[in-house]
Amino acid sequence: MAEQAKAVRRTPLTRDRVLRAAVVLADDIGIEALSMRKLAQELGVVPMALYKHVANKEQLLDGMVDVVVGEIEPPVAGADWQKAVRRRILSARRALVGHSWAAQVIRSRSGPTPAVLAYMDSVIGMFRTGGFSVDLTHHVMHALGSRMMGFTQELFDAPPGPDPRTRPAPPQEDAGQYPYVRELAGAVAHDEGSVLGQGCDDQFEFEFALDLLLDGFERLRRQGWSSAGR
Amino acid sequence: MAEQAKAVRRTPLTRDRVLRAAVVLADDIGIEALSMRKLAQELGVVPMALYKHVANKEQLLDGMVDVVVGEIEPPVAGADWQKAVRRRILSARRALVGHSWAAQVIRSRSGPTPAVLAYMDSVIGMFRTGGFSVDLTHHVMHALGSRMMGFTQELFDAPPGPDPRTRPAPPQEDAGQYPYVRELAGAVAHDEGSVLGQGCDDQFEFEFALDLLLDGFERLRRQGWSSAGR
DNA sequence: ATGAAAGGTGTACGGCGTACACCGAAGGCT
DNA sequence: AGCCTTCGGTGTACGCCGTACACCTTTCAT
Repeated sequence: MAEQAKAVRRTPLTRDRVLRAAVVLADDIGIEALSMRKLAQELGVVPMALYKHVANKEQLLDGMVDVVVGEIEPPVAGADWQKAVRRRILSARRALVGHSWAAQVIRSRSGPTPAVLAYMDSVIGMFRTGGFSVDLTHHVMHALGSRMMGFTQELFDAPPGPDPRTRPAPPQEDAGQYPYVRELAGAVAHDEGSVLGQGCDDQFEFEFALDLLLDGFERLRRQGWSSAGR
Repeated sequence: MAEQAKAVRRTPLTRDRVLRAAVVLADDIGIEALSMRKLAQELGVVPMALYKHVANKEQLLDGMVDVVVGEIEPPVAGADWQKAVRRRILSARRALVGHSWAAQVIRSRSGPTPAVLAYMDSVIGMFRTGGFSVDLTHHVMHALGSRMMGFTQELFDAPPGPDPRTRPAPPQEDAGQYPYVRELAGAVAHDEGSVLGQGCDDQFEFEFALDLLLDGFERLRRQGWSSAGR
């Protein structure tokens, strides 16, 4: 009975528990503030304990990506390629928007994790079965780029902290020095006149660009485009 | 004459010298290996000396971006909007490809530096004078995203080190586990069967996607598109 | 001559990732 | 039962990072 004294036997760490804890911690404090030490503390454990479950921080990040990618819904069958691809990409987007760090982490990895590779494979498959040549599919995948994973590559990342109200307000460089930027920012006219990426309906912009591309793809497919005269 | 003894009076640091040194150092050793300490050493100076010229590392990175952006050629006048935009974007691309770290750094900044803002302003201006409404220009800029700066957002960054031959060779996950990826990689068939982004003609892919978008923009412009039923 | 500013120095702090040696408990063997 | 391996958590320590702060030197306007 003596062992009941030190009672609250911690549920033991697993790779999975580590990864999930890392995901919620990154959601909370931002990816750049996520450290092995803080993660360990969150799990009530000494930093080095984590290394029994992940090889190093790189692998931790890879694992976190896989957790998020695992949230993407499986593809639907039957629809035409454009609807199917659109739907799947928007689902990926839904999975990623909840974890604002994910896009940045995915980009920074030097290669796809298995889960990402599987997702890519399924998207490629949609084009192929939709009547795209291998050649065209290849270029089309490039053109999609990170949009395939559901995130637009905005020019500048959103501020990383979990604190969106601490906006330093755009420098407002001497009023009229950038007339076109001003005009555009003025027309967007939301909560504040910031430049591209704030005060915009991100979902709309995403779908706008996505559909522009998908329509372009369809046009090329119909006319039997190939990278002939390359 | 005594001061000639300790002779080789270092040419004094300036903000400009610091930034330029940082750029070439980053070119050499990669952005993630660039530290204030190494940069100081490169300049034959103690680390803290740098802080007399840049406020902190963030500002150093901002400054480095401006150096690179400064290499973009000014716009040409006279051509139709599509040619002009295309040309300017490809020029931006040329300026950025020589500094493989630049894209990543630009993305990671939370807001545009003045030089970047000026560049964006000029691009926006090209659309406006080309007959695009403010509304359409806005969405079009979003759709371009980072492509406006000349870099495609590939799904995964190239390996950051200055050492492209140390490629760990793609994991080759159990041969046929990702059939479509395999098919596509096989068809690309360059030096090695890696996935998307290696062994591809990046310039071709960039122009392919760029032209797809620009053509789409022109179509929308001609039909007087507006985000009406939003 | 003097005093202030500008710019380079030295020391130090707290945080990071992680190598390495250690140690207690669990479970399979004989 | 006794033993031994293996697994997972611990503690210490190293080398790197960004940078605060006090200091000193050189320069130059007055």
